[in-house]
Amino acid sequence: MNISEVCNCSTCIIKSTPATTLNHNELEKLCCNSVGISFTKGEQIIKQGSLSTNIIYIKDGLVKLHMPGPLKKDEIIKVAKAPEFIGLPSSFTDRVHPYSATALTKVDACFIDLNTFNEFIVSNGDFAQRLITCLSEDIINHFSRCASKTQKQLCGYMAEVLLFFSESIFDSDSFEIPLNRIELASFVGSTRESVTRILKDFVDDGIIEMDHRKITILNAELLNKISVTG
Amino acid sequence: MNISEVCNCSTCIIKSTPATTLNHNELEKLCCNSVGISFTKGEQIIKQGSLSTNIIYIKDGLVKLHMPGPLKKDEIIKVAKAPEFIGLPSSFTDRVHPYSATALTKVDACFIDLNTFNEFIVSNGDFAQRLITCLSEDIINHFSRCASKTQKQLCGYMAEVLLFFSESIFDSDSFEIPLNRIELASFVGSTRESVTRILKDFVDDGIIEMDHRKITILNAELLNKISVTG
DNA sequence: ATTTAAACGTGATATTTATCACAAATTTTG
DNA sequence: CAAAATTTGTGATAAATATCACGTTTAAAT
Repeated sequence: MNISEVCNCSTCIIKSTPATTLNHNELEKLCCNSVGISFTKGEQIIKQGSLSTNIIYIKDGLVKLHMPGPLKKDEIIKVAKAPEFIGLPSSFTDRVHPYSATALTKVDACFIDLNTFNEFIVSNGDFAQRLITCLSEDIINHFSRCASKTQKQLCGYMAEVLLFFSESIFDSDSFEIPLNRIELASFVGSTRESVTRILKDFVDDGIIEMDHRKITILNAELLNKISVTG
Repeated sequence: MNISEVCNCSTCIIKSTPATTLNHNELEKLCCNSVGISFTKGEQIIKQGSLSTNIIYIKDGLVKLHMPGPLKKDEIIKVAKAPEFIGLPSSFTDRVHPYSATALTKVDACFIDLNTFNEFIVSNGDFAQRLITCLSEDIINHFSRCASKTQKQLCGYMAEVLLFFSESIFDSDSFEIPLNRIELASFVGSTRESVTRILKDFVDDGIIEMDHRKITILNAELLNKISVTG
């Protein structure tokens, strides 16, 4: 983790949706009250249990949100792709982060002073509204992920996850999964061994090609069918 | 469903947190742009797939939020207890409700015009901020519910759900579950038969007493241990 | 009050997934 | 580059839960 070279909010081209509503003065203010920080792969960005004193905006890279669930096991709640805020909800409730966030790739983030952010919410209605939209989208996405996870059986949900990486993260049929088997298991809510077996089945059935973490989807249609069927 | 007698937002004593920030004029405006509607047990308040044209605030009663998951099965996402907003996230995204809401008891609700609500967000920063807090709490709660559901095994999660009803909904060791066995199954993500068996086990072990839907928790400590252990 | 339908309980069985144990492969480290 | 550590694959087995089939009870309707 290290603080990046100077960067300017006014000229930033990776502005968040709420930030696009800010005027010149507000952008100046944002700039004075935020820092750019880079993380290398594997570095922790949010530590579970810590106080949320900054709004965190991911400008570049992939991040996993994860928490040690009610039992000991680490559970990956979400794989987030820049540009996106992370940890917003905890900033607006009791301030204690209920989950950790860890960089899955090199990550560029902005740490924004929470008070400044709150001032924008209060003084700039459009800003507030866009922020509300961000939060709402997050909820709805999480609802559907959760429903899939509980209802589908493993192969169905694995299929969904592969399609998620292909379509939502890498926009390609061929990609390198940014998670090892254990992480993948904690993402789909299963075990390393079961994940291995399901992936092997997919390979055997000619649905995917696999070389370690590198995956190529050969039959997206069938994969989709498996995902839908459960 | 029928429209209630006149009620006045200014004098309403069940105001939502955001609404407490409204001044006299704003409350008048709220009053002119909302209707009180009552639902009987079993009536649908939100229909999945319908357009969200109103903000819905539950003033009294219990509601289940549920959706036919990726597979056919109906899944209960949440049991909500008044006072609480329901369906907020869909109002601020694509407007299509991803889930249904059904009254579990007699319910009194306010339907508030979405545009009026949006005007408050834009013009009243405190209102916006409180609303953001509501949404944030919802996300965080859902995260932890989802983590429990995926990690715990059935008896652990059933224990958690019984404690939830006891502590968060009825504030009593003895209560009548507002769900039948099928609904209970779709709440815990299992089947009617499995739910029956687990409950029977609890009875056999002297942890609860049960007469149909009426449940009395005899050994909360042990129930809590089961919930925590998984 | 009788009939009908819905909800519930229960045993037998099947399926899915977890767990355990260990070997092979890969990556990291000194 | 060799040694150590980590990650991964795989079979055998166990555990948890789903499914099926049916009988019983409770609630609803005529």
